Amino acid sequence: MAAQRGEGDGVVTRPQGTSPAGTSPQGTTNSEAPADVRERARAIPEAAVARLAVYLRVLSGMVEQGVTTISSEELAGAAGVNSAKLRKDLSYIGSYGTRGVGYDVEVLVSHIERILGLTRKHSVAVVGIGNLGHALANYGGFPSRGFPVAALFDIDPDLTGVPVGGIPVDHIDDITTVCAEREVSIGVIATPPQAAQAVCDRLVSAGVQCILNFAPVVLQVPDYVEVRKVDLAVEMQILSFHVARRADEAAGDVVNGIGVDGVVIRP
Amino acid sequence: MAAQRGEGDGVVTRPQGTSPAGTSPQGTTNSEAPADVRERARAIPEAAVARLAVYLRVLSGMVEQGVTTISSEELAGAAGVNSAKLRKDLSYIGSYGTRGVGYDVEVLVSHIERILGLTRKHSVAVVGIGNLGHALANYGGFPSRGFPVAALFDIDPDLTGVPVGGIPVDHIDDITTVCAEREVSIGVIATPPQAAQAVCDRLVSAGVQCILNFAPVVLQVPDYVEVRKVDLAVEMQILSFHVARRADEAAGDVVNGIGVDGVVIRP
DNA sequence: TCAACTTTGTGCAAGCGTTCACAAGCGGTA
DNA sequence: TACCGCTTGTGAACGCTTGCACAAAGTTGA
Repeated sequence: MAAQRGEGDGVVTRPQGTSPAGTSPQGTTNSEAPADVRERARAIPEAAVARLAVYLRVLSGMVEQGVTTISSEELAGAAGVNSAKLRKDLSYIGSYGTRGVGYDVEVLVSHIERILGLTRKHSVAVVGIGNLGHALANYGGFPSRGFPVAALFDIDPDLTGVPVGGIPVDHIDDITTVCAEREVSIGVIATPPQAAQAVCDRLVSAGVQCILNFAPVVLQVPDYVEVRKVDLAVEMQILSFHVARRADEAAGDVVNGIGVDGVVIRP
Repeated sequence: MAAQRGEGDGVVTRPQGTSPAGTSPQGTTNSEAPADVRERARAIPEAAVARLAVYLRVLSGMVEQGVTTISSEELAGAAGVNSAKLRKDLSYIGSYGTRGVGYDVEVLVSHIERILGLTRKHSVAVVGIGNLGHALANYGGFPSRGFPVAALFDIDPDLTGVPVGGIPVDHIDDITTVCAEREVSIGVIATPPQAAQAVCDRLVSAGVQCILNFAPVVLQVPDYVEVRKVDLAVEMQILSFHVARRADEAAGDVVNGIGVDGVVIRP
């Protein structure tokens, strides 16, 4: 087992001096979640949130296998992290382990789900029904994990009304009304780069506050909107960097020629 | 403009005490790149590498628009980062700016491309020709950016020989020979989760050292293999967390009820 | 009941990455 | 040539994240 990187490893990139909306911890509590849970959630590092999602998936698998209890060491191994880090991550959401025993899998699952806000359904709208949009609309992983795809949009009038993955495509001009009607809380942009910013603006004005962007563009959004991006080209280029670095290291360490151009080197 | 997170923001997650192969900077140099460039490349933080890829895309757009010179402030704005960070990132690859003027766009492009190893072509193999695999095979962004898709694999014999995006699908059993023949350096896993680890093992034994994993599984690989993962479910759950946190904050700040369940709040 | 063993939860220190702030350097202008 | 304004490059401070190490707390078995 070795380096495992990527996805949303949590370093925040805020332009300007924008701070994460420092609301004072006052006022009468009136939510479904108790005050201390809210307080905790606010303090969880972004990096830890990403890992919690991974732990959750591993734990879900455990539940299916009938595992009822798991130690930090085991869970950490399965999730590909250090056990100390895992325990610290879990401590952010509370102390739900039993010393000398480990964690009750189901208890942990329910607490992580609560912290991640998965007790509520989050309707998703996919914009741009090209290759990727099709794949996303048909992707079974969304609905099964509490993210029902509630709407599809495209600019092509020929697609309007055509069902994809069981949901009829709406025209992009109807974003505002349809998103409001179906209470969409997450927008997924799978359009060509040229259209992405315009689509993003429409989603924002339709009240969508969370966006997952597959278009290779840096979106400009208001402060209160959360954007995450998945950029395949960037991922490939990071891998390319490592290929190059490796080849260079090999060229520097190994004597003359070996390790250059396709010869496999295993340090 | 506001929070822009995600993708490969560069926090390294290494299990155990694995260190990034600390090869001593000695031996006679024999690569295409000069020694100081190699030395630099080794020291670039992962997070900076991810951003360099973004800068590169922005700069490519600039070239097309005929821009010849750009200041750190402008480029930073377009890339959605702080200008100090941008300058530091660029300083990792060398001093190619002119004080009082800015950076020559084309010079910068060529240096970033060199550092990212984009002067060499990196052949890509996509494994798993389902919805996502189809989308990836047809995705124009890969070949145009120096990542030609050289091979497709699936376990379904009915697919074998069928061309997708112009490339015939090979059977998964032929991974080793085909990857070697076509000098594949990057493997993309787009299979169902159950198959991912097995596919990964085959890719590794075929000599592939860089893997982009779309399957929602934590892959176990040897130290010398670089894995990046793109996990849609995790991305969605991180967004979900922010939706929840926001709703909670609103519930705490706003008096009674407003902001809960779908009512749009703009701080 | 007590001792031995196991595993959690966390204070603390080290390591990275980000941000600040400013000296150094370059082009333009008189 | 000397000055001025602008922009880069970077040392240093800061803050977040990680990893270590250990006390606290629970279980098991005699």
